[in-house]
Amino acid sequence: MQAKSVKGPSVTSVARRRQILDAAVATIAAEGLARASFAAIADRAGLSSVGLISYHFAGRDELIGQIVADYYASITASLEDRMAGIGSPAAALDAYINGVLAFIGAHPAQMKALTEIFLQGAMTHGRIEEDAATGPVEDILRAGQRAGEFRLFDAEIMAALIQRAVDGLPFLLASRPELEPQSFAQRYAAEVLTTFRLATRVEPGP
Amino acid sequence: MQAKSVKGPSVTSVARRRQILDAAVATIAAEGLARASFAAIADRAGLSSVGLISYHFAGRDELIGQIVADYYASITASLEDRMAGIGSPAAALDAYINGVLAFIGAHPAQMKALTEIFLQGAMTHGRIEEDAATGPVEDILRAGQRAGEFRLFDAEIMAALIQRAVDGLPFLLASRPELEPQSFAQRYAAEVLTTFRLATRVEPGP
Amino acid sequence: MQAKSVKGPSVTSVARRRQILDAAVATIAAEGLARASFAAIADRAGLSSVGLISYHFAGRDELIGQIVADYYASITASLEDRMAGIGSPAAALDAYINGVLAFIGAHPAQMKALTEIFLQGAMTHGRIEEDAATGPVEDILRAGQRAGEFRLFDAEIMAALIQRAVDGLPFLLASRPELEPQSFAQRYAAEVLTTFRLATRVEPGP
Amino acid sequence: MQAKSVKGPSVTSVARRRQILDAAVATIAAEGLARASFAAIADRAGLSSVGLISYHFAGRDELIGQIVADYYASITASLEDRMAGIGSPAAALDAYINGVLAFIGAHPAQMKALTEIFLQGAMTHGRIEEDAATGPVEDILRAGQRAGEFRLFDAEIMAALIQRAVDGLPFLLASRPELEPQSFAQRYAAEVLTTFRLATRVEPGP
DNA sequence: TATGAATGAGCTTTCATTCAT
DNA sequence: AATGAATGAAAGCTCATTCAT
Repeated sequence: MQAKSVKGPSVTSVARRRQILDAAVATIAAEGLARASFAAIADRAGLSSVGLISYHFAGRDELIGQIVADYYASITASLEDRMAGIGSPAAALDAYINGVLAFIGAHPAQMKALTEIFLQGAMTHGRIEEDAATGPVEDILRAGQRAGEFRLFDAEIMAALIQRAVDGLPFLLASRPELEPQSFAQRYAAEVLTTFRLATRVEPGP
Repeated sequence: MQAKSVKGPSVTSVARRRQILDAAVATIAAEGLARASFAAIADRAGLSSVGLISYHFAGRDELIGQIVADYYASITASLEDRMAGIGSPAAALDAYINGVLAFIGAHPAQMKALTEIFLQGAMTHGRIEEDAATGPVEDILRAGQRAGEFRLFDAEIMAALIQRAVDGLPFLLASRPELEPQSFAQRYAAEVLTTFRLATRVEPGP
Repeated sequence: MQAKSVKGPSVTSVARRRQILDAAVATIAAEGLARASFAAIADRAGLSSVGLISYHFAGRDELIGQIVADYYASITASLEDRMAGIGSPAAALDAYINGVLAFIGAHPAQMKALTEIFLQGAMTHGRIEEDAATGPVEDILRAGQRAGEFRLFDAEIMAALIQRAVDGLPFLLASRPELEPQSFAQRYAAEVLTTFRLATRVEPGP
Repeated sequence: MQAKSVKGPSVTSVARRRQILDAAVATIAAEGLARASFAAIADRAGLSSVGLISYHFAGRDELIGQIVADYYASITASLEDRMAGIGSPAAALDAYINGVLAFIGAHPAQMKALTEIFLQGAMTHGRIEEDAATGPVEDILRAGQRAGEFRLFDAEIMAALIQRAVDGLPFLLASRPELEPQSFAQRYAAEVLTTFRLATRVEPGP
């Protein structure tokens, strides 16, 4: 059996798509989604023609969708490492919050781009993607409630609150360019951790 | 004293601007900021010409800016009523959260539109507006810390978390059209209240 | 017989037209013909509505045409005074050149406006107006040739050259804002006079 | 040495720009600068879209500017041939006048377009271009004065008069469509030559 | 007469896509 | 695969004019 007989996208094509996606992320992060026209992206990527983007992507939607997919792939991979072998839901929630915020602190541009995309998309089309984001958190929360570690809040809403808190970091970073992303992410993570520990844990006995 | 001698905008003009603003809010809420062109707004408002919008507003920026200004005016008026005569910072925070969420539940379309505008602006231009939004909350939090009602968290970050939580309602509503806004807003408010009570209050003694 | 029974334009209307015409001249002189929209003219005139211009003038063409007509009326009146009682064509030509250039030096804004209008109109529509301008000069030249005072050049072309020379003053003034119009007009007039004296007079005998 | 390695604009692009420029000149000459919209130019050029003009020119200013630049390049080349090897200022002035008028007679449409552009620009913006036009003439005149060939007129004003005389040909041609440009240009040139010979030469002795 | 709101055609520019090479 | 030229739709804005009051 020869794996080679099934031809996928060529190496060149993959590299070109990567180059375009990186330029798109940088453009969206720097100038906003609305101003990230194919022309602006091609400029930043040093492409000779905007047609090249149309050639490699079926349209704007595919390009944007791929950025989102890349993000999920990256953060999932990052989280999988951090959350491997964690038993208790309480610890899992801590690891999740720390993991996401560390990732965001490490990839501020990607996050700025993604937040723009995500919000616009969520608002415009009522996307399902949000479930993809809040789903894992909700699972952790419900598990914690079953295990008696968490109090009996509305898991869906609490998941949304946690996700909103976590996703809020890029905005603070965006509105405070003078801050150093990495270290501010740590301070931010500490506050979020404490906040949601206090908000989710069962009341300590007397 | 002749109040009449100073002429303000005419009744007709005010009504037309109102009509255009309402159509703009509805269009942004329904189709997203990016697709809310003058043509789309004029269509929804039943205007004969896009030029009419240009006639009443200096440009897209003024139109959008007026939507934001209207929102701030409305929510400020609404909050002033609710927060009048409240003494303790803890009660003030509760009133603020309840007030904003009640307002959002009552004006979901306006909020969807505003959130799109605000986020895009915040991301793209690093606006000062965010301070206008988080400022009051931060003040309440610091007052509570001085009064010993709140523990010693980072007030700026906590204010951002609260604001993010509160502003998140429109997104949940947007992604769940099957929910009844008013009543879901109440459930959401209850969870947010509890969450941030737990997160901000000083630890209960033994 | 009552002159009053035939109603002409009202006093108010005449004054309003005058006001609009003056503002139009000032606007054209200051911003150029292309930028002298009704809105710009109404602004300068302090009018409440651009519609007022449409009300008093059948259209842009009538407004512009009236500016031209006013100019011809003014300069004709001015020249009639200066040229009254002049016998010889040579003296008449001198008086004409001096008269026009004095008028231009005294009304630089009106001339700038008019030159813009005239040239654009002449180029675009091949207007007859030019004949109205060169006609009198041509008449003087032919009379001078008949009287033996002028040599036998092509009167039509020479008239055009004189007219071009005379009309050139506003351009020099426009390109040299640092010059004082009145006094430069005198220096300019002196050169033009000498130039066309030399160019038109019969050769002096030995 | 590889001349090929430095890529300039493509053949196609140059040809398309040429086509657009020619259509623009024709449109301006026929309908006036104000009515020479991109739509009108595209129509005349048989283009499928006005966007094509925007694609090849950065904007209206670049398009107009290129027409002016083309004219200067053309007439400079034409004059260089005619004035090569001419020694005396008097002969140089004759060659200049003859050269410019011959050029104008040969390219009446280009000149009509250019005069519109130039005058509008000169009036509106007080351009420096005029110096570019009168500069060479002024140099010739001063040289002639130093050489004792010309009398002591104001060289700047005389240069302006000569330039105005020369530039006046297109207007006469425009107002007299029945004339044959080439031959009328010759008659006109003869009169201008004589006029400024008489106006500039030192007085013949007794 | 005067006002200011309304109208629709026009403007240049930008956009994503398509196409021939 | 890549290029750059071409396409036509859409954008926001300005314009002169019309109209009801």
